[in-house]
Amino acid sequence: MAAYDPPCQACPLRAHPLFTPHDAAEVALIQSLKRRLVSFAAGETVIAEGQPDPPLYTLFSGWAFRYKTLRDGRRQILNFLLPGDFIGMQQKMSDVHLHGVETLSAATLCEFRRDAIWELHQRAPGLGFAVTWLTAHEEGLVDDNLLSVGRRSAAERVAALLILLFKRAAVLLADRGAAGVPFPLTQQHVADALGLSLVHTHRTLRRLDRLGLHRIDAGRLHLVNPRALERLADVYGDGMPPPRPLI
Amino acid sequence: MAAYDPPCQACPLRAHPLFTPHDAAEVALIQSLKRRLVSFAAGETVIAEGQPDPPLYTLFSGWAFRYKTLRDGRRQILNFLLPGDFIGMQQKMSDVHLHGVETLSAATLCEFRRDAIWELHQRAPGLGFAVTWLTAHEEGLVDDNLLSVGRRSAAERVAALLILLFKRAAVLLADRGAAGVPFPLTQQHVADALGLSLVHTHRTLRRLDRLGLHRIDAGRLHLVNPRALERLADVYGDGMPPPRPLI
DNA sequence: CGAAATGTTGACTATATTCAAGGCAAGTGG
DNA sequence: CCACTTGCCTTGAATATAGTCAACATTTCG
Repeated sequence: MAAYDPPCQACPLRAHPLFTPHDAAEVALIQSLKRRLVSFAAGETVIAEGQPDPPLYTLFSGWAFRYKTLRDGRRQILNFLLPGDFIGMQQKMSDVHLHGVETLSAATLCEFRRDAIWELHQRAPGLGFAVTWLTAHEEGLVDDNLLSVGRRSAAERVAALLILLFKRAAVLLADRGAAGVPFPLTQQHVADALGLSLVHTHRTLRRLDRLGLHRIDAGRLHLVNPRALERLADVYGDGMPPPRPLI
Repeated sequence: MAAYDPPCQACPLRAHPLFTPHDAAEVALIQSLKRRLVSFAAGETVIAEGQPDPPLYTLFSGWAFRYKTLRDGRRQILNFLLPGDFIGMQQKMSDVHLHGVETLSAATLCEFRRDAIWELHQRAPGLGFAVTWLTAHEEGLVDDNLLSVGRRSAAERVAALLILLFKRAAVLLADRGAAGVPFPLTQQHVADALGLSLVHTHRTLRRLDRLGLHRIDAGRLHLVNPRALERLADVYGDGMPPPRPLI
């Protein structure tokens, strides 16, 4: 399991245009706070719900999700995590419940010392700001999901989720999603993200499929009619997202 | 409208045990970034949905909420804002939709220069960290609300909301909520926060009231049977929340 | 190849929404 | 002071949306 583990200075993710460049001193600081690269198979628990004081991670490859459950097992997926996402902020500082993190696909994560947030703020204000940026950005994603779950119909929710995941995945790919994007979610994951039952999620997916709006096939998602999906979901795309920090 | 406007050094909120003390230099920095104190009546818009590059605020007195709407007017309340909450982070850095902020009661807010976040990070790492803390904490609140809206039944949602708002309001009061806490929400606000229709929200509130779980009366909320509410909502309280920063 | 996970479908039920109406309290203007 | 409006709360009846239950098919994987 000796995974490909480049130094931060040579991180291929960092070379991607989606991410803002950081100067050499900042990257060296990040490297110094990094403890190791950890690998997980699909469906493994990265952070258990309720785990006290878990480490911080940056997702390096693969997909994952954050979730919460009620005592009787009902599960809500809060948001999905793609390469470059910074994980574990919410855990550190909260009187409220904790969430879990689980992989959707095989995944590797850069694990950081638990005091990394403080060190970043203390020793590199630009990176402290980056942590704030990433945290606020993630809250924006949860906000959007809450709007879906609270106020969109089942079909609208599914459409909104497909569009958002497609966009997030597409910017990470060289071909911008021309041949579809990876889609490692089961229908159960979709249901748990949208606050729907498995059966109803299935029917809704089939309906949108039969209407020619999308296609999910061999673990890849294709938006056959993105305009119709956007109209249905009331989600309109702004093209390329602004570059974001990478810790 | 010459509101009571003490310097940050003498801020009565800052003296409250809910908030962590900051040293004199930090408080002076906060004061220097503060532009003015602004007052709003109940039901006014503080930040319009879609307003580009709005200012930052700390809520000084009164209640407010963040929300998003769909084009046809369906509204989702994302979370409620109480004194001490820091407002406006999500707006600054996002390719995704923007939210609005509206007051529930008469309210006063400390308005900050738009570059305050950067100045705080740059000139006082401890306050940069505080901004991150507050942002992550707020995301935790949205996470909880998403769990409710996605996976709790109507009665469970109402119970969870009443408990959470009661707790947040109670710690700010001298008597810890012994005589109830202010409750400036209409049933429409509750409905919009929980993703329910107004009518169903009303029926659910009446049911919990008739079962002797709570009472809302003259704009105040009393938890008549907090234990039963906690059991229903699957929310269990940890007593006093940890102290939090105040910008 | 067999087991387990995931996807699929129909029939039935429950939960929540919509529509429609009316009540009450607070504020406004004649 | 009294009509009148406005906003919020309240209720019943009809309807729609989504959930549950129960099978069975298909795919994946050891």
